[in-house]
Amino acid sequence: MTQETTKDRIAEAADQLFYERGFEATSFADIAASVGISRGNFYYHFKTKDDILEAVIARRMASTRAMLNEWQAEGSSPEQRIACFIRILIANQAKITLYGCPVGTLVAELGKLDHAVRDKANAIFTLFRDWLCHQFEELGCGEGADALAIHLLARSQGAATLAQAFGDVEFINREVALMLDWLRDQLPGDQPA
Amino acid sequence: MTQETTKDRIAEAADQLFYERGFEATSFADIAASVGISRGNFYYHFKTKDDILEAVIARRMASTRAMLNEWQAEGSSPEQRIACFIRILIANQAKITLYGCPVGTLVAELGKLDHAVRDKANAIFTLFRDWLCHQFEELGCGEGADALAIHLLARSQGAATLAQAFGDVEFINREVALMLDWLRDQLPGDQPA
DNA sequence: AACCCCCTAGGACAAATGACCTATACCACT
DNA sequence: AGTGGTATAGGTCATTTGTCCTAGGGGGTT
Repeated sequence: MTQETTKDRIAEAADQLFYERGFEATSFADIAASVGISRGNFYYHFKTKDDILEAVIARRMASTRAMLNEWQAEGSSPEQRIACFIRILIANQAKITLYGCPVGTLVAELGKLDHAVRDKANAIFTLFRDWLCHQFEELGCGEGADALAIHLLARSQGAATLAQAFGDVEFINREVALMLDWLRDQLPGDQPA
Repeated sequence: MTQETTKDRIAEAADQLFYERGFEATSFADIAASVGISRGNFYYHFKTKDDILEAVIARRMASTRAMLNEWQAEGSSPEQRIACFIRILIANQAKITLYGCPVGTLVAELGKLDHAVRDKANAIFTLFRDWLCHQFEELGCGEGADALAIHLLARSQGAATLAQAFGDVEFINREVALMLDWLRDQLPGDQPA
């Protein structure tokens, strides 16, 4: 049990605030107040706002990697793993309804700002994309695996966007069900109904 | 030919800047400079930043309504009209690749800000939703019409989000093709393949 | 004790921003 | 010519924000 450092606590608070309010709308003072430290102390750990952003992205990359590995390690089948991905929407439905998808909204914001860290944020998308592509390959989808991966990513993003816009939790359940149906149709062994 | 007033030119410039950079990231000075007027003049037409935002949303509502009416007026079939909606992604693919969907990104940003005008922005989504719902009803989808409408909206949003993230124009074409296939499958008269 | 290093606090500062005010030019109408 | 309403310009102000600096506290080592 490694002790949680102040730096970690700052990154954690920034992570949450960036998600709930957006990157630009969150100020140094907001984060410092959330952690309960002074701005001076804050600056000791992170020199610039971009530094915090990079730390937050690194955090999300790490936790995403951990989540994907966990799914992988369960000795399950590729379609079960893909189903795990689809069901994140349900696991996080309360927060998604309020703030949208953490990855999608951050990438969209940084894209508009032409921000230097944009590529690092996109890497989280790429992480999902490559992992999904790998699962579809194992499923035997061959050439089309990457196309299926990014298609599923898009479906998931769209569901999150609309769920946030309409504050509709039930809609997430419907979209998840549709995606699971779709996933079943992608299994190459099955003959279509 | 009604003369374009300064107020219109401001709203037009703000519309574009809000789309390209986001609402919060755009300042009074940015808009004034884009129009080529002074900040004082600017303030004469719009008292607060929220006023401009409302004007921009009203603009988008009006242009969306006009677009939908245009599709309606052509004496075309419901599925042709829905196909028109799907193909907006192609018509605007260059901008979408750079800035995402104007409606989706604005709603996402305002949602995070808990902004008072949030509902008015959401109304644009509702406009599409209701229009699509109406088309699916004409198509004979009955009860499921609204579910189909919001599902298609989500697909469209997801495609825009991922296209912006990866800067991938070709992906938009693939998603549009998939959506058109999906639309064909929704026609109730047809027996599934 | 003396020293050193890591951490924390609080304040200072320039730049930017939303908001506001006043002065002036323009134009129509009497 | 005079008057009044509309529009435009430019300046001011308080606040916020990112950045930076300095002072001090606490613990370990010599």
